[in-house]
Amino acid sequence: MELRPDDLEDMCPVCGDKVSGYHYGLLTCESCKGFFKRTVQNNKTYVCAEYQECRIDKTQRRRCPFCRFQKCLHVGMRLEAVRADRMRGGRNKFGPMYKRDRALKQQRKALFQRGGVRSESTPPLISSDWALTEGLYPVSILHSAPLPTLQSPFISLQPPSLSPLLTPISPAAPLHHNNPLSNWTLKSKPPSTSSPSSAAGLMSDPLNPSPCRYRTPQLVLQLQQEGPDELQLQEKVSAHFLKEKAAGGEQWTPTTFSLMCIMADQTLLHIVEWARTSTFLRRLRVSDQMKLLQSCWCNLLLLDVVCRQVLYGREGRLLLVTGQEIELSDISSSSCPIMAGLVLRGQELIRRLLIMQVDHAEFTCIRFLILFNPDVPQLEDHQFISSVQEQVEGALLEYTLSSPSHLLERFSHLLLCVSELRSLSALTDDYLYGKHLSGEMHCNNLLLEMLHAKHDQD
DNA sequence: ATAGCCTTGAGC
DNA sequence: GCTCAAGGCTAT
Repeated sequence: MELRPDDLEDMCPVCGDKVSGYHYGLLTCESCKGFFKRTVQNNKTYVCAEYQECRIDKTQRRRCPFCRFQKCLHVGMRLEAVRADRMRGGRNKFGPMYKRDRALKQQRKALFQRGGVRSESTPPLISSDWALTEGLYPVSILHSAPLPTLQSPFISLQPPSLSPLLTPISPAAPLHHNNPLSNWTLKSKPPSTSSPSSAAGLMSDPLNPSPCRYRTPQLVLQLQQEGPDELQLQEKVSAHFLKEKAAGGEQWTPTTFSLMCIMADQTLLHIVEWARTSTFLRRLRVSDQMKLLQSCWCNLLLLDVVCRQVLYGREGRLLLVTGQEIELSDISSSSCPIMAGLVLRGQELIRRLLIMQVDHAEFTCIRFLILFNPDVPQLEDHQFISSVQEQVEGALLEYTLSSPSHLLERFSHLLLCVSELRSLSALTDDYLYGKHLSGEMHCNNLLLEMLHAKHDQD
């Protein structure tokens, strides 16, 4: 029996109590709001007397502040919404997000009232017919950005380039620095991460908690904090499409392929931005940053797609970065054998990851394992890159072993999935380059630059 | 320390 | 001027 959305919406995702409004990033009850505020403002450190997996509900929430705070973080409460200067009143940067979230909930409610839950009847999104998929399923602010209807001519993009993106490099920050968590959790026991849907700012389902992991290594937690921010990405891409639409007229009918390219390109920009600001990559000189990114961009792009499907997607559909969905069968049937093969293998990979219930923390580690690839030729700071690889691998191993099943196999299965991803990425790369050579990618963008960087070396 | 209620103030 | 999410206050 599935819950209606509104049943969940007026329940605090931390303890299940009555929601009193948006607090620190999402709808919570008054008590969890206060608890979160006290904890962050006073740099509190808690210790769990049990196994860091205490159940948090309305009656027991006082019993273990450690687990309660972990849950606050897991469901997506934002540390940065607690003001350092304690200024009262006014609004913060989450305002627009709250507004959109409200609008989406309103929309969903209306759908339910009409009895028109369209989970089985979402029209296929093909070619220029990009319907507004208002009935999108995920119970999440992640998918709340308004979706543009695209009919606009494809105006030429500013050609973004990798090197200017990387050059304004900030001074190398020592590890465990600039992290809102680092001041005060280092002393406490390593907190846990559980639901795959939580760490990215999603609402967790308090009635149906996902499998609980615990003893999340500090490093993993820190990497998770660094993003990339899905919500921001979705907003960015949606805004980009709106801009395109506004700039153009009614004549342009983009193909599905060109729309995908734009999405890939925008996602790539976001990935580069994420990498650029990550504590680890910042410590490298720009030349190494470029080598790493040029070697793995396609892996990261695919990982982004795969991760989205595993954490939030639905079977048989491709959940796009904008929150829209495409029937996979539509892609397969309308594309060449290479693409259809890629889709099949991708589906199989996603199926495996779904069965394993790979969560956000693990995807985060994988992202870093892919980025910090010591096998990239001619790295200047090879030693540091190797050490990051080792540290992250160690943290991932520790994390997988701390899961209730604590199977060593899980770790090796994950690594197998990574190598499958790499192989898929190589095929995708070739496929795209072929498309480019045959003149089918008529946009000048980061995607193209990355394609060139790789193939010009070969 | 908790949690319900109160005050504040930027942005609409 | 109103809204509503911040921080503050205080009985428990």
